Amino acid sequence: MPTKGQRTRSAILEHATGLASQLGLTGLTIGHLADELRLSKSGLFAHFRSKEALQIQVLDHAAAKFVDQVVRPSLREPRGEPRLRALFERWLAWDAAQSLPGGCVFAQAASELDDRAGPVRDRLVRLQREWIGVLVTSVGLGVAAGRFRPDADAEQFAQDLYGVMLAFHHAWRLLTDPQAEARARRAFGALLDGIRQTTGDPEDRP
Amino acid sequence: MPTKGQRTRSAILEHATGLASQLGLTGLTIGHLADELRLSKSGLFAHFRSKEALQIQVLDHAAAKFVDQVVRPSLREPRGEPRLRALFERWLAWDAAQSLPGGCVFAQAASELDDRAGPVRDRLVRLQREWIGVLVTSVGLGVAAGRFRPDADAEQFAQDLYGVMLAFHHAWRLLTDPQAEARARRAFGALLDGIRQTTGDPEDRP
DNA sequence: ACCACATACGAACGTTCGTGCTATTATCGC
DNA sequence: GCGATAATAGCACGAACGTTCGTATGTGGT
Repeated sequence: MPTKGQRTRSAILEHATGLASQLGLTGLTIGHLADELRLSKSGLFAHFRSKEALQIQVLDHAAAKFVDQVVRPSLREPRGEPRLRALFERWLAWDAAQSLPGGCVFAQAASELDDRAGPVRDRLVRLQREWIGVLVTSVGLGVAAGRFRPDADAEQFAQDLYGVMLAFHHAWRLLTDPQAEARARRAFGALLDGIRQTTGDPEDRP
Repeated sequence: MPTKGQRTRSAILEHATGLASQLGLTGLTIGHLADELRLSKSGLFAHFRSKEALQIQVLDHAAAKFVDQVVRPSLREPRGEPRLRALFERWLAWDAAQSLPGGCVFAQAASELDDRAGPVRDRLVRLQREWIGVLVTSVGLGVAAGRFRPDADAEQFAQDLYGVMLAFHHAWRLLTDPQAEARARRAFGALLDGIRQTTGDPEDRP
């Protein structure tokens, strides 16, 4: 059984992650966080010893959730298209999760931190590189399994796919375009078409 | 000749736009802005009568620059592919402009404001809708001119193209991937291939 | 049941935030 | 050049920021 301090700390990080998805890691404020959790500012602060440490731990907490909800389940799918599709669909669900009222916390943090050097940015960069790496590897394994074209460019696919995700995030959350999700799925399909192995048989599964 | 107040106000907005591209419209602070421009906080403040008004005027100022540097010159290109290519290339240059040290200020503001209701967000949404509208119209005119496929989905293309831009912004500014720009160009080419009119003659202009 | 220690609180620190006043200086039409 | 008006500075405010400190209360192993 975890000790009491560990429990409250988890609760803090969980709530902080949701708040950061809306307000960003800078807009995330210790006083505000303490109020919502009915803790004193100093009591909460004692768990982390600086705001920077809190921000980094929020990123790590979100990354652990992301692996649980998106990466790990998808890696149980067979290599090739099913796995890529799982990664994509689970990312969409992640971006719409109720525990992240502001959507993907990494997308929020990315544009917030891309110009602010420091340990928080460094951590985010590492996590984002790992995520892109998952996409690249997943394409590469599909190629190796003969399900994607041998000349498929995995890094190109990864950047393109992330673009589809970011465009959806933008069109949906800012512009509230009701068709954003349908378009994202079509774009994903078009991306897949570009790397799919073109065998002789004309069957294509919808 | 513009009055003195108008001149300093322009200077303020110009500098504020660059600052907002790095720190966001919230991170943009009146005191910081005044220090850099060697103005007093209250003297600067008097030009706008609230921070919210300043933020909105920063958005408008940036939009005017965007139209000057990206939209208007591109609309002088012939309809179809040249115009779309101009819009894309000029957006890339806009995102890398030295006057915007943090990159496209709208990309920054978008993820910052997508969860904060209010007049600033409303203004940003309007501007972004106009920009997407330019893309949609440009595709539509290409279709009408017979240079793009009649069944081309302009809204789909617009969302996809904006995804390419956002993915570039992300991969370049946060991950500092040196190949981000080359990949963005390849992705743009692939997008164009999807709507290009497939005439009988096999000539394709590079 | 006790005691060492982890956990939380309340108050205060110095800064910075946005926003009002009032006074002084600069501009510009006549 | 004068005089009305615009433009800027100076100062102060209440609130919120991250952070520190001393102190109280609770937990958990023995």
